[in-house]
Parts: sequence; C-alpha cells; structure tokens
Amino acid sequence: MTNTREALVEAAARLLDEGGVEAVTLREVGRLAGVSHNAPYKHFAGKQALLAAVAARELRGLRAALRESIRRTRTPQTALRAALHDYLDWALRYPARFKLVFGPWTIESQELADAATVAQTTFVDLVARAQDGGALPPGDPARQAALLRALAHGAADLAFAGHLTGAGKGGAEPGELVDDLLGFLRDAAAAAG
Amino acid sequence: MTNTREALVEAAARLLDEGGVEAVTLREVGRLAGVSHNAPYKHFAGKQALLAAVAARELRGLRAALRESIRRTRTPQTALRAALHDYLDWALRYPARFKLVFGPWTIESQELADAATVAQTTFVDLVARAQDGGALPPGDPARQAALLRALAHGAADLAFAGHLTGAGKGGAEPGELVDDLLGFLRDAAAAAG
DNA sequence: CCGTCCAGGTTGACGTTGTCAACCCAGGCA
DNA sequence: TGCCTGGGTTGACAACGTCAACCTGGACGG
Repeated sequence: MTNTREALVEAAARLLDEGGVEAVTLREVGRLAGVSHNAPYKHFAGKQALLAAVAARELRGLRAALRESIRRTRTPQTALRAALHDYLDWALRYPARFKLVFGPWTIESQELADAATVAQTTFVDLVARAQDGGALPPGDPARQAALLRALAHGAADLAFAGHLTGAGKGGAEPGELVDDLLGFLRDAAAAAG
Repeated sequence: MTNTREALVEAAARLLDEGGVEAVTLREVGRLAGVSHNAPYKHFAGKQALLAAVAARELRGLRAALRESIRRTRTPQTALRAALHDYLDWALRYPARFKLVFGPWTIESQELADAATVAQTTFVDLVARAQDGGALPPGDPARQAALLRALAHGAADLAFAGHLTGAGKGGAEPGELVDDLLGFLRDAAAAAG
C-alpha cells in the first residue's frame, strides 16, 4: 500500500455505508485495509480522528459536487434548486455519511473545519447570486442560506428516520418540501421586486 | 421500589442529559436505579428497547407541552409560533433527548410509534387552524406541518452541532429562521387571501 | 560503511460494554 | 404442600477502544 492512511479512510467510509457509524470499528477498518487492529493509531489519534477525516473527505466531495452543479446550469436559480436536490439525493443515499458530516463533531479537526468553511462559503455565494437574479427575496444571503440549509437538513434527517412519511398521511418527499420553500421565496422576491 | 421499570427509564433519561446517548450504559442505569447490572433485561429486551421507552416518554411530554401552548394562547397563529419556539427551546436544552426522539429508531416499538402519531396529529391540527385563521397559505396542512417541522428540526440539529453559528458569519438563531419562514408563509397567505 | 533514529507496523494486554446463561427466591395458587 | 413464575442476582463471554511494549527497514549524518 503506497498510502495506508487513505486506505484506512476508504475502509472506514465503506463500513460507514454498510452498517452505519456503529459498524465502524477500528479493528474492522484495519482488517479491511490489510493491517493490524492497531495500525490506525499510527495515522490517527483515535477513532474520532479517523471519522473526522472521513467527514472532511466527504465535505470536500460535496463542495466539488456543488461547484459542478453551478457550472452545469444556466441561471443561479436553477443551480440553487439542482444543488439542493443533489444534496438531498446524496443524504438519502448515504445517510450515515450525512449524519457523520453534519452531526456533532466530538473532536477539533482543522481539516474538517476548513472543509466546512469552504463549502459554506460556496453555498452562500450561490444564494447571493440567486438573490441578484430575482429568485430569492433581498436580505442577508448568509441567513437565507442558513434557512435553506436548515430545511434541507431537517427534511433529509426526518425522511430517513421515517418521521416524514409516517402514519400521519401527510407524506411529503424532502424534495417537495424544498420546492415548496423555494416557491414561497420566489413569490416573496416577486412581491418585493 | 414499587416500579422498577420507571426507575430505570428515569435513570436512563438522567444519564442521557448528563453525557449524551453514549453515556447511557445499562450497568450505570441499573446502578442509578439501585439494581444490578442485568436487571434492565427483566423489563426491556435490550438497550435499544430501554432507549425507545425513554423516547416515548419524552414524546408524550412534548405533546402535552404542545397542548399547553395551544390552551395558553388566543389565536392559532400565536399558538403555532409559541409551539415552534417551545420546541426549539426544548431541543436546544436537551439535545440528547432531541436526537434520541427524532433520530432513527433501531427498534420497532409500538409505544413509540403511537406516541409519535398522536403528537404529529396534534401538530397538524394546529397548522390547519392557523390556515383557517389566515396565518398560513392554503394547501395540504400535513404538508405545511412537515415543512415547519423539517425546518425546526434542521435548525435545531445544525445549531447544537455548531453548523449554524460557524465561521461563515451568517450567524442565525434557530428561532430567527423559524420566524423568517413564518413571515414568508404569512405573506403568501395574505397574497392568496 | 556503520551507527542511530524513527515512521510505521506488530502483538498483547486492560477495562468497559451489551448480552446470555444459570441460579435464586418470594408469593400466588391448584 | 408443591409448583410455577416474575423479578432479581452473579458470572461469564466476546467485542470494542485504547495503551504499552516491541520490532523493522530504510534514510541519513559521521
């Protein structure tokens, strides 16, 4: 292995997808990476540090996908909608990664904090451009970004916890909720413009 | 102890508040309840079942608080806002309970499912009355309830994970985001009415 | 060329945890 | 009286995160 560290991160991500965060055991990570049960400690301070590295890698990937969404589309408003839907698709497909990345970090990781700041900035920029394009009402772009992000986060979290499509028959897909909010915001922008 | 089972649930809830869900160990729960490390298995099928009982108790309490909010206020719209803010206050004060109740349930618990259904129904009723009062735009009340719930959930979750007030200086309190959304919805209702 | 150092790997151990198995015992009841 | 059973006990087990000790091969200064 030219790079054992990356192999460990890769193995942890695979276990994460298979059985959730509680399935990620350092021993199994080591075994998957072809090393002993204690080798991870040569690269990470502990389990939390390894998970933080996985989260940071995922966050960088998310940001790359966001930039890809922006480049692929014409207008900021379509880019915004595409980005939010891509985000929801990602969250619903990889709930464990979602929970890891956006759950509470029990460790201070500069790498993770940097990745989060960059992703956040990219998203706020997109929101600001959607405001300029008239798809969103005027106001603090960071705050509207927070509103959109909170809704998408909550919808995804409730969805794969089964709390959205539950017994109360108000079954709403996360994507529909995001579209609802975008619609209200567009109306507000039209009224204000 | 006239009721060991309730003592166990109470002990688990206390540990949950002190150190998060990972601090809830069956042995410590038993010790706090004054029984041996294996007594919980006489009342619950396992750790997950005990946690489900804690979640169900909390959910019933939440629904009681919701009804209290409704009774204390005049109009449905003030009741709705008060209920959402009470919910956020509760979530931010007891993040571990919040995550337990609204996180994924790894066990099938009829008690828990029933409590969730009842709480959901109560909230949807409140939303429907707010629509009648003109505070919310027309539409499926269950879907608007889902929208509000998803936003509150996401805002709370991001907030105590530190992802809202982070480095991107768009620091927004969860309550502010909820008020933002309620404002947009009120405007939409006025435009539609 | 040789000694030293050290990043990166190993094995082994320890304490804690969830869970299972076996035992125990008071009290209702045929 | 004898028996079942709900609710309690102790003891064990494997798995886990983590620490400590040891090993090794190659880079590197002298």
